[in-house]
Amino acid sequence: MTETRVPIPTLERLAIYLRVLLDAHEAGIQTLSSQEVEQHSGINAAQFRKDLSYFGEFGKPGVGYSVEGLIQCIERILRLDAEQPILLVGAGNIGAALVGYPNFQAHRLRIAAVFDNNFVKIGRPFGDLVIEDIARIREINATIGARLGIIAVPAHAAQEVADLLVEAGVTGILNFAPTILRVPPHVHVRNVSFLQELAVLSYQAVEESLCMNGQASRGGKDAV
Amino acid sequence: MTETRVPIPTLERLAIYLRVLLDAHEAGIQTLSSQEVEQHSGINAAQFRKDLSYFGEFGKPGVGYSVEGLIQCIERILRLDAEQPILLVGAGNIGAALVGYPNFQAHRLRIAAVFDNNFVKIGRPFGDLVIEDIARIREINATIGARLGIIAVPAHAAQEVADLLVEAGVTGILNFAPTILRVPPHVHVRNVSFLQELAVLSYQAVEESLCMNGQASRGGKDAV
DNA sequence: TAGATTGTTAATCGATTAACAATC
DNA sequence: TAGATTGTTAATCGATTAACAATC
Repeated sequence: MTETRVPIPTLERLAIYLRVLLDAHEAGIQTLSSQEVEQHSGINAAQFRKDLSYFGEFGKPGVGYSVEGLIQCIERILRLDAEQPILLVGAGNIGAALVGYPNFQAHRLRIAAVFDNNFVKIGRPFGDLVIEDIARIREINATIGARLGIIAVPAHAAQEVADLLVEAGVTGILNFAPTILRVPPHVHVRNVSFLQELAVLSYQAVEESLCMNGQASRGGKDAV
Repeated sequence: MTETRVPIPTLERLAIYLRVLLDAHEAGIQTLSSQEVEQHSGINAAQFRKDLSYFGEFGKPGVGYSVEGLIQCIERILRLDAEQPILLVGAGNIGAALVGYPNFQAHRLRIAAVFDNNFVKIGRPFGDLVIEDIARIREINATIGARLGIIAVPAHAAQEVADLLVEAGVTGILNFAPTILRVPPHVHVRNVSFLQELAVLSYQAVEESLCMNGQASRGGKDAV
């Protein structure tokens, strides 16, 4: 173990396991085997065990995993065991959906401040918060100390916002704008692109109707 | 080539290339080499060429790729060359963000109908549309013929909605609800989970502050 | 104890990247 | 023609899965 970097797919699955475990907990289940986790998550039992092995030993041979115990362990791994403040930039439709998202609370993720550059919006209420001037982000985060930020602004403003977030001390950015952000190496970015998701589905869904009866487009020099 | 299944990462990158190409087109650039695409996308030039090779030959050795030509080819591959209708289920915050999303139009993705089960909402306007009764989804899609659907309802209702979408003829589902959907094998699902994204960033961002000075949690039997 | 299930190693699988002959 | 860049093959890399000794 010692010096292995944890694969990103492992981290992504950890969040899935957590959801399965929380559901099981809700249902009053005390113990789960890796096999049972596979049934509920669709993720291979060996994969599940391997994923956990990056962080330690959490199960009992012959018995399985304590649901409650493992929930706590995964929450600790993902730093969801303490309140995690988040800066949201962009008080538009997506921003509104995020501050109104009920599931964050259960995971101790809290949008601690909302920023915009539109002076018509600044000062207005937004969910439980008041929209702040983006110019004050550094100053405000000196108090909050958030390490996570969300970019929910139009593409043309996204890079500038990313720079401001980094300056304010953020090291993890969730980016909803369709742009590739340039950030320093210590900053992590994850992109959410509705367009990309739908584009992939568009290919797959139509592919399906065609029943893969041949080539997807054939291309050839004619195309260029 | 002939019988290779296209890897999903390839499809995801295709959408990224398309964005880079559209930006280049906007900027009046006529031709791009794979090396230049790497500069703009961060994706390895060989990867780019390999990805395209699943679909045909689109470049000229010694020259590169026609921006306009390749845009058309990728749009055709992803079925974004003709208007693609989409059914949206759930007229809440996320639904509102989606119908108001300005970038769909540019990709010929069109939310063609919105559904909800809340009789207070049914009949009300929602963007350019009117909220329809979810009970009528099959009937309404008989006219629209959409193959793509979006689930933007609470987790407890998501599976039921998925069943209805499938029944209505949808073969690609974008799921915003934090649940694992069970669908027939011919139906493709992609999940968007804000929680998952933030959980991964939460780990990475804090990991970063700790500078990976040791083990992530050590675990051990004590934990279970 | 016998049965079950873990954590981990080794084998498999698939995706990424480097290298290069073909070609504009 | 010489220089540049493609499409593709082969090498590398990393992630997934099967198998099994250790152990509750």
